[in-house]
Amino acid sequence: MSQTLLAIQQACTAQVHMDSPLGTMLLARTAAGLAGVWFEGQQHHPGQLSAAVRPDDPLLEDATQQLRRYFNGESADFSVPLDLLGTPFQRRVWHELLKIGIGLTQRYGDIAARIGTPSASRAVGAAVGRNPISVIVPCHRVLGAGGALTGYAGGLKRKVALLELEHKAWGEIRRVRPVEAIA
Amino acid sequence: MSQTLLAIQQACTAQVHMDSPLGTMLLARTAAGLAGVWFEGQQHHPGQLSAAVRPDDPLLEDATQQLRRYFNGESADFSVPLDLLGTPFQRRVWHELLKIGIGLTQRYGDIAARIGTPSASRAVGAAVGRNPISVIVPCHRVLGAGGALTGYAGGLKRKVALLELEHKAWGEIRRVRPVEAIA
DNA sequence: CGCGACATGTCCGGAAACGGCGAGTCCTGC
DNA sequence: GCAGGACTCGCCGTTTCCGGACATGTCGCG
Repeated sequence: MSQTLLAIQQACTAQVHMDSPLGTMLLARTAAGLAGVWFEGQQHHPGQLSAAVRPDDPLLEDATQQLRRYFNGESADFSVPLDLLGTPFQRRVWHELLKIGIGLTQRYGDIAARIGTPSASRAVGAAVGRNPISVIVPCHRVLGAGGALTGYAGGLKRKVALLELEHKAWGEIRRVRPVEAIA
Repeated sequence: MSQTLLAIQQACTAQVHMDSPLGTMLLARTAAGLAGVWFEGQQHHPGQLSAAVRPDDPLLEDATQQLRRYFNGESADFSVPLDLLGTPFQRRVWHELLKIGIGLTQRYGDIAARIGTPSASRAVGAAVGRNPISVIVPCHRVLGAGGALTGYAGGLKRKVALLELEHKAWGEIRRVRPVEAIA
């Protein structure tokens, strides 16, 4: 069991399942906020949580509701407090993901540059792959330098589906202006 | 940082300090129960906990009170729920320690036999040494086969002091009947 | 272009080391 | 004789260490 997954297992206080067009999802929270959203059967799934099943938890209820609206193409605003459990490096990466707007994509290398370690693009890939909060932390919006999909913990099919959904519902997918153009 | 210490650090929700004749002690609890009692400066001390300092926590208050009465020789009854965080093997060892009555001692090898792994006395030594709940889980009552003190995370001086205290307050120290005499 | 080399943080598996032991041997010193 | 110390060796769960593998991208070299 990976270090970060273990931490999540121990810290979570409540969990909930929900159905989505891409399969059943598991949501879990800690005292501080939403800590995980996983597709059933995806990589790095925490497995069985010992946390109590609480469909009435307000935070989890909000998250579920917002995910439903997202999948319906109604709204991509997620306003739930997040508790990103991971190493400092992973947290920097995941925070950076949150800045990628809806319908935009970015390259692994750009993220590496933005968090101050331009040569760590490969490490970024590893961190992105372990994002515990699927969909809300939009790791599906990261592509390879050549535009290749390269991978998704929930399977490439889901990655494509999410991007297509965002395309159809919120318009053209365009790439975030690369770092060098900003600086 | 060792695996189990890390788990304790993360799981603890409240901590408290208390003075004792053998030095300052740190007490910490999880949601489930008392998780740690350490002497300042002892081996395997968890260091700085992020848990909140809560002198008003009922469970920690009880534990402090009971420890005080123990050090005064008034009572060695500890009735606080414990949350023993460790590997399965360690938990078996620690649970076994709890069965050693006040004023009794036992050998490492006996404990190994009692938990079903007669040849693991050395591993038992390692586990005893990492007992997170000093005094209450009486790891100080374990001696070598020859009666040697052999070691104590808080220093041999404290081990001697605890045994002497129990001797003076509750009578002659005798060894638990060895396994072979029971079976 | 195509290919190889390298940089980077983290996880994973296997291998080796490390103890709060204990039993057995051998060798002292009385 | 015999008690007791020093030394050796097997025991076993845990920790530590090391070598690859990755959801990559850039650079240099033919």
